[in-house]
Amino acid sequence: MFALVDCNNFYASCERVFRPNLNSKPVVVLSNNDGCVIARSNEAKKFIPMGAPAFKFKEIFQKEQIHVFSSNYALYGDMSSRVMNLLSEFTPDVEVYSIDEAFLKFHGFDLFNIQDLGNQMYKRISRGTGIPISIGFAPTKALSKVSNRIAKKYPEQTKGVYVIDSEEKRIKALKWLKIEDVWGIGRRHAKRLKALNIKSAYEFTLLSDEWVRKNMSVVGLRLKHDLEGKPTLGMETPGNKKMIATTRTFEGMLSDFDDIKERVSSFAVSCSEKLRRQKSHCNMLMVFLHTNWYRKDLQQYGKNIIIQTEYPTNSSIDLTRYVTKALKKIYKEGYQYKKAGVIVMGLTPENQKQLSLFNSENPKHQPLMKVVDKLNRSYGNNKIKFASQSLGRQWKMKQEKLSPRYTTNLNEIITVNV
DNA sequence: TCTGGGGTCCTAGGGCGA
DNA sequence: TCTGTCGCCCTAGGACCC
Repeated sequence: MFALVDCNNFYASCERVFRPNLNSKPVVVLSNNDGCVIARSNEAKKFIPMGAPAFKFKEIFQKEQIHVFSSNYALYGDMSSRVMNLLSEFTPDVEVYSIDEAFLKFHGFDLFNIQDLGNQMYKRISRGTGIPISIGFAPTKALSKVSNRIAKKYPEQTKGVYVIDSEEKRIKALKWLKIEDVWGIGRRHAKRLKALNIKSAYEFTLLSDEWVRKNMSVVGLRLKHDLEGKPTLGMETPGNKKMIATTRTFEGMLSDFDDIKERVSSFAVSCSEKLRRQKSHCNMLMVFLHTNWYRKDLQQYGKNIIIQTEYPTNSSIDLTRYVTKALKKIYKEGYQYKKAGVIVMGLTPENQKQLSLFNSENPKHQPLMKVVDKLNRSYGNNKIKFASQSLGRQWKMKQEKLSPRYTTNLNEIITVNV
């Protein structure tokens, strides 16, 4: 048996845990730079579509008295790990699928009452964190996604827990689920399938294996089998990342080379820190920048470039040097740039380093990086900067509605007046 | 004024050596 | 030396996820 546990409207729920006066009130959380809406409480869903650009909905926020928050990843990350820790009390097989979701595998639980188990999990998370969750049990991962959807859609009847444990329930659930809502079927495939009059998940499972294999690749076929109740998708153990990216939309627009260079250098430093954290090197990096695609009235330009490093590295000094070189090649004067990013690729473990015949890393870099990381850990991020990042200026994200880091910073801990 | 950020997997097709 | 074929590797692009 698999279970999919999903936190309801996760970011909005995290904000509400520490502001109980907002329970049953509409709440939304915005993306970086307060750009668009990335989470909505149930009450907000009827007013605000997912991904809505915040500036276009300002009036509706006011009119409907919607409580708006900037995203507070320190808080959400911490709340997420609390939820995951509590879930691991129920089974050792936990696959953290995303910040707000986890697959659990219950092997050897045949004699347990799964419904009771689900109810216990629901209570445990609710008491331990205050986050509302939905739990779907089923014999395969894809079906547990379906089951979870039912639990979420009908909270009154299911009390947040639903179990698919018979052929009858499986078919009923698949007939209920619209094809575009099936996990693993995105917009493109949904459109193609609907054109063939396939409207539900059940109708999808009636297609022939050959057709699905040919038109949706082995990925689609695996999904079909999983929905048929044949376990095909297994639990996955997280390995190291295969690429690491730091990309940002600028608050305004930038046109000066040095300004952009400062930003991109910071992205490189951030990527190199992430590399060191997972003990990897990269041997390739991509830098991109582009203008604001939404501003049809302005001249558009965008380009990316991939650079091979001379030797595998995770040194902030090396990577800033490379991105500066790369940026010089793609930067063109006279444009208003809106977004840029650095992506490092070709990742290998630190201890399996391929040496270069002619070039090698400056032996002072590694110990220096260790010290920098240590200082930044002790005194807060970005206390130690590299010259290319500019010492005087502080690039700040727009975060006008940021809540306190209640659970990760002592100075911002919640106060209770009695 | 103002529209997020970060990932994974798979396939087709070309280059290339055996 | 030329040509065909096979299999491996790489890359770009498509599709998906949160």
